[in-house]
Amino acid sequence: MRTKPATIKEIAQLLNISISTVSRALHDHPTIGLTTRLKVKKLANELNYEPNQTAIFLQQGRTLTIGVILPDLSEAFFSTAISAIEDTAYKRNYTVLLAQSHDDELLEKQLVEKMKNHRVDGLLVSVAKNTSSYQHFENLKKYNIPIVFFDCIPAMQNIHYVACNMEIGTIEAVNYLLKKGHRSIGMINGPATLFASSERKEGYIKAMTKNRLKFDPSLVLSCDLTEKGTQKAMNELLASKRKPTAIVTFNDYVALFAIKYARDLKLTINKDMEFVSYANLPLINYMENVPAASVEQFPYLQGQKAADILLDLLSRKNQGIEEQTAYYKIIIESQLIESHKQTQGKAK
Amino acid sequence: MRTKPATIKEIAQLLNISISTVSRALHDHPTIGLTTRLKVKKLANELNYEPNQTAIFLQQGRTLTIGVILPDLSEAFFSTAISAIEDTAYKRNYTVLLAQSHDDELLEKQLVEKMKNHRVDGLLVSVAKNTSSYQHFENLKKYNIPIVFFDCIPAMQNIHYVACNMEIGTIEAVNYLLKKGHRSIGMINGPATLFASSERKEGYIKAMTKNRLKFDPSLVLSCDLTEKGTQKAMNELLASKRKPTAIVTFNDYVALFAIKYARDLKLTINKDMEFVSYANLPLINYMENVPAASVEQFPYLQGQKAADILLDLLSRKNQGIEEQTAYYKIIIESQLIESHKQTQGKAK
DNA sequence: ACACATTACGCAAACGTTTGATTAATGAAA
DNA sequence: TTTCATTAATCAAACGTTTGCGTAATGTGT
Repeated sequence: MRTKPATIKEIAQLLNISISTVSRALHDHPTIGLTTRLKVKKLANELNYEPNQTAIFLQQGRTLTIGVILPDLSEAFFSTAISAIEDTAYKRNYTVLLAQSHDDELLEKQLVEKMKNHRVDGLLVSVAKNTSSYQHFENLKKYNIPIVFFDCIPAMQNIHYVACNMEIGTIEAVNYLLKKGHRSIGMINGPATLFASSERKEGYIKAMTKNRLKFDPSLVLSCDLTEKGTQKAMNELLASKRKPTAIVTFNDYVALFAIKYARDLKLTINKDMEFVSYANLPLINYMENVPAASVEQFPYLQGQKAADILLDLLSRKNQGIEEQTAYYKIIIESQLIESHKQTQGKAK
Repeated sequence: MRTKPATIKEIAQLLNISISTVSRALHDHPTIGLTTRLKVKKLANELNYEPNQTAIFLQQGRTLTIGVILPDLSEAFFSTAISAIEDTAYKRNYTVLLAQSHDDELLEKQLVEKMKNHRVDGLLVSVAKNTSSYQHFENLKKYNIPIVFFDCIPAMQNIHYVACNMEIGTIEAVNYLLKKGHRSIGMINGPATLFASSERKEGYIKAMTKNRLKFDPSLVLSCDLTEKGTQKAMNELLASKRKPTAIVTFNDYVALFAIKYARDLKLTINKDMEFVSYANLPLINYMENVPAASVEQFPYLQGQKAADILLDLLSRKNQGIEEQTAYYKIIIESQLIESHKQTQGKAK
């Protein structure tokens, strides 16, 4: 028996009362008498009545939905971030509308449009790597749809964001290596175009100069993050005049490539050559030859904070509080985590 | 200048024409004259008009949204599945509403309700591990909201699903080990309550008996998938009369625990003791001591197929094709993948 | 000059709710 | 009995669309 869901209109007709009475009865409005209220609820129950949210959305001009746009869900960082976002949204009765930009600026723009048309109440965005114009985000402001950025932040004024400061983590990483006695420390960085790269480089330089060591630009290399690229960078570092005894790599994957390559060259890991990287991927816990430490970026926390902020903005908006002038700018400090092993296997 | 988005009503008033004309003009309805059509489009453009989807949803009784309920987004399997789902939904102009059940039956029920209230056009579900009653899914059928299950399938009649047959992969795995000369093969399985466990065990038994080897129940152990549990199982296997020379483990994580432990016991991996597991996690490509082979479950493919089926059902429904009697039952054959290494580092 | 298509547009209902304003019915105070 | 406050319920507008049907205003063929 395929049924259209019951509506308050039907309930009203069956009970010979008005639509508005039914609506109010279901909401326990005080002006509705006890008897009718019970009658209505009873029948609603029997008919398996459930309010049609789309109608309510239209009526109230809000959807209890937040849009999330991020580059790629299959990346570990984003999948744990979205997990956090969904968790916190659920707790506050919001639902998550999801989309991937695949780091494509055009696609990102279309998705923003789509989200706007879907009338999401707010938006959470980790900007695509090669987005250069931010007009699509500016537009959204006009429509009073708040955005909170996380992880990858656009160079815009007056925005809310949650980000992780890589500089501190980098300084910690370099200090960690210096404390262990290394004097020549290399860096295999990411593409020069990425902010994430320059941030790491800045941290590296700061740490070196603060320790009164001179910064040798030839020890900081860019790489395309592939295995080949990593090997190329390794070769260059190993051939350099001041051959480093330790290397900071752009992320854990690059570190693992480099470590594998170093092993092939008969170097003993964390002895002949020590590694430190970023991400602190869980997989590290399962391996033998891993970077000695990794800079944690707290994806779950970032997702959670960002969602919390957005939901706060929304609840404030609902309470009619106008036009906040203050902008949330949350910086989570990255943190160097030394590798010790302990975890649970929860894969399929 | 905070603006409410423009509506067709406003456009109509400004041009002194009727709402319906505006609507039709924007849709290039043939009965609207060229001049008015242009006038309307021009003004719509100037006002940055975008149709209010929530209104359209209400009007048309559909939302162009599919709900996805799965246990945990931070699991690699699910994050790549959802990535596939979003990709294929996007291609067909659908959007994804996301929720995690955290393997909690009650939560799952609530989420199904929520999805229903949001009037998703269809639902994609990987059932929570300990869901025992399927009434909440049955209910949905009454409302003509199609569901496609994937990965973890409920024991229900007349459903659409996409699943991965572990038996074949398991048989391949055992055969692989037999071909390599092993005669005593152990299995560290998951909790006995899981269907995934019994499926693997069945495959194991079939492979053994087909090869005229007798099945020794003492070589098949359950384990809670933790490191400790794995070690306990390992101890038991190593102490058994017919001490195995190869082990099939429930998943890659268990395999890595077991391998680590075996190394601690000074066993040489894939020589003294050979391992085969399930999942074929990408991390395996980065490691030295890994299972010799792993059964791939094709999460991207599963997500994609499931989404495709759902979208087909929906488009059929839209074309007014009634009441399909046939049910999609797609079985993807799992496949044993031997470990060779090659990949790209794309982590943050 | 008449009937009749054809073209271009407007009217109004419908989708399912919420909610401010209004009315009817009841009882109590004057 | 009249007046007035309560209480309980109704009316109708609104949210922004789409769409079947009706209807002017043109043009065509006889």
